Amino acid sequence: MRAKNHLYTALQAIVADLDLEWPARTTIEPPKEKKFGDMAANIAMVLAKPAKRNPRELASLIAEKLIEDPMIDNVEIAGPGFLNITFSVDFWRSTIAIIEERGESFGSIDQGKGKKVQVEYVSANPTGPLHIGHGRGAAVGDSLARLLRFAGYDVHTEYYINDAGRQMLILGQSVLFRARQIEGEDLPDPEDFYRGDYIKDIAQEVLEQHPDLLKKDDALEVCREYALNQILDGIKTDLAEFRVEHQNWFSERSLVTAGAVEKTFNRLKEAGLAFEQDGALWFRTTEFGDDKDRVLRKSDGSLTYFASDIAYHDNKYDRGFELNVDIWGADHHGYVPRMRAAVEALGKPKDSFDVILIQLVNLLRNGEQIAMSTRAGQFDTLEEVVKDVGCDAARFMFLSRKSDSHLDFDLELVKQKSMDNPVYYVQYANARICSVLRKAAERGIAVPEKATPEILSAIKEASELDLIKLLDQFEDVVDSAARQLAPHQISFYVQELASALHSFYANNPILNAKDENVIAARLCLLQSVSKVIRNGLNLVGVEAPESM
RNA sequence: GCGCCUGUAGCUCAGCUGGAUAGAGCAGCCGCCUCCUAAGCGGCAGGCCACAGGUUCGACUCCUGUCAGGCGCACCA
Repeated sequence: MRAKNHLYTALQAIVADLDLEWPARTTIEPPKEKKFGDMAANIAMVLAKPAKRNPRELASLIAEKLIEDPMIDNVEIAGPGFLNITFSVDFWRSTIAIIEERGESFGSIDQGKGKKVQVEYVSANPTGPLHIGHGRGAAVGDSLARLLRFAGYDVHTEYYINDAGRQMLILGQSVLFRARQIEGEDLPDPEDFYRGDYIKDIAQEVLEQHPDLLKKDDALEVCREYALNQILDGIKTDLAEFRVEHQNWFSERSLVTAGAVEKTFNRLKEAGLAFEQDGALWFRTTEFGDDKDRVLRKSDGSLTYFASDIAYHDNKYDRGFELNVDIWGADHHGYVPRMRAAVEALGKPKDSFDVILIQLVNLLRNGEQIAMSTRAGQFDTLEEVVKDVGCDAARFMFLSRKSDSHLDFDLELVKQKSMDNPVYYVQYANARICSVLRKAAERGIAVPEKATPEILSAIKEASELDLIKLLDQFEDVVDSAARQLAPHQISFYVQELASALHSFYANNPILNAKDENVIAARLCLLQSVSKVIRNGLNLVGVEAPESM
């Protein structure tokens, strides 16, 4: 980032000097090949047309000025007019001192400028334990929240509890039904009930607490409330085990009782966007590009899920969130256009609402698919999976793929402590560094307190500089990942860095180096690498053990 | 029928708002531990970026169409 920023400022000054406008399509990025230098800029090419000049000619003009910069060692013009820039060794050396100084906060940026963002995720109906699909959403949501915080946003996380609808009723009925069976009533299994073992457990517990349950008038309500609380507690525990935390748990019921839904209806009516027809209340979402209008209040007087969802989002805006990110299962994608329509109807900017769709997780064991269905009661719960493969491995797996692609989650593969499993590869890189530091202490080799310019002056080899250049890119990755709401980019970066470290480690002696100045400098370098790996892993919520 | 997502090496996937010779891991083959952790490193091989057009200095990336897979199209949640 520092290299990129440095070039940006330098180039902007030069362009202004030439009396030209800064072209929006300028890119400054590390080139694929080392022979093209540390950074490549396409500025001369994108500037050529508006300036009505030959790109290579412009390039040499810019190069002449750029080379005067003391931080820049070399500028070359290549191909159709690329500027290939090489920074001085001193410029790179100082990166280590910067990382050391910034520590935990190295990599954090001010992209968000304190913008208030809400990330709402998981929000699974509290009708049963979380399964692995929820786990993916949980990992992505949690990591996204960490990432956005790191990128300078004021992030609030929330779980929306659908505790008001029909599903809750069915849940209560399911528990009551099991309770009756336990009490000896001979009943056939109904079709659309929840029938997992957890329902029986809950029924058993309710009966223990209320021996006279079946005689109560409010037996159904008792069952429903008890089940809701039990299941919600279970969900909270499972999430905590998965290192996922929501700052706020928002109840749908609280919305309904507070009259928020009616308030939202009125807003829509006033805007002429809600109308009565066939005894139902409709929302004219077609005004905003939806393919049909949607019902808010059914003709039987009950509310649709959509209605309370609009009210919920209205409420988010009332709480001052400038950006609302929802993380949904991809099977809800048809719901996105109408929700966008609702946001627009409420008079909020289009880009203040975003949805990340999480594609299906295919749970496999040794390549064979395991079926999942909450209703049928045969599923692998998140709890089981986390216990089985470990939190780190599970999280890293979920975050090693962009969220809109399908994910094969093979329990055996994720469990393997081998090269098939990138999470260990990354953790091992850090553990190796820690090991070297331990070894240094054993051998009585002093690890420098501070990476001073004198110590760093021993850094001169390409292998060392390459590592540093990669460290400098961490902030760029954070920037890009946050902008695109794509935490998986962090996983990939951290793997790349681990790979560079392993390679460096294998090919360069550290404690065994001949020169003690080199040893000191390399120890500083390794500490920086370790710091960046840890900061990166922290963003995906994976631990960095000191030994493995 | 309409809409959304996906299609990149044998397998699992990256590829940032279009940039130089398309990358990684695994699997395969060949090497590397008297030395800081071999959960590692180096090398070889592997590609019509689903297909066909278009846009431009330049396309895996953008547009159109076709094909294939997944998902969704309720006064369900």
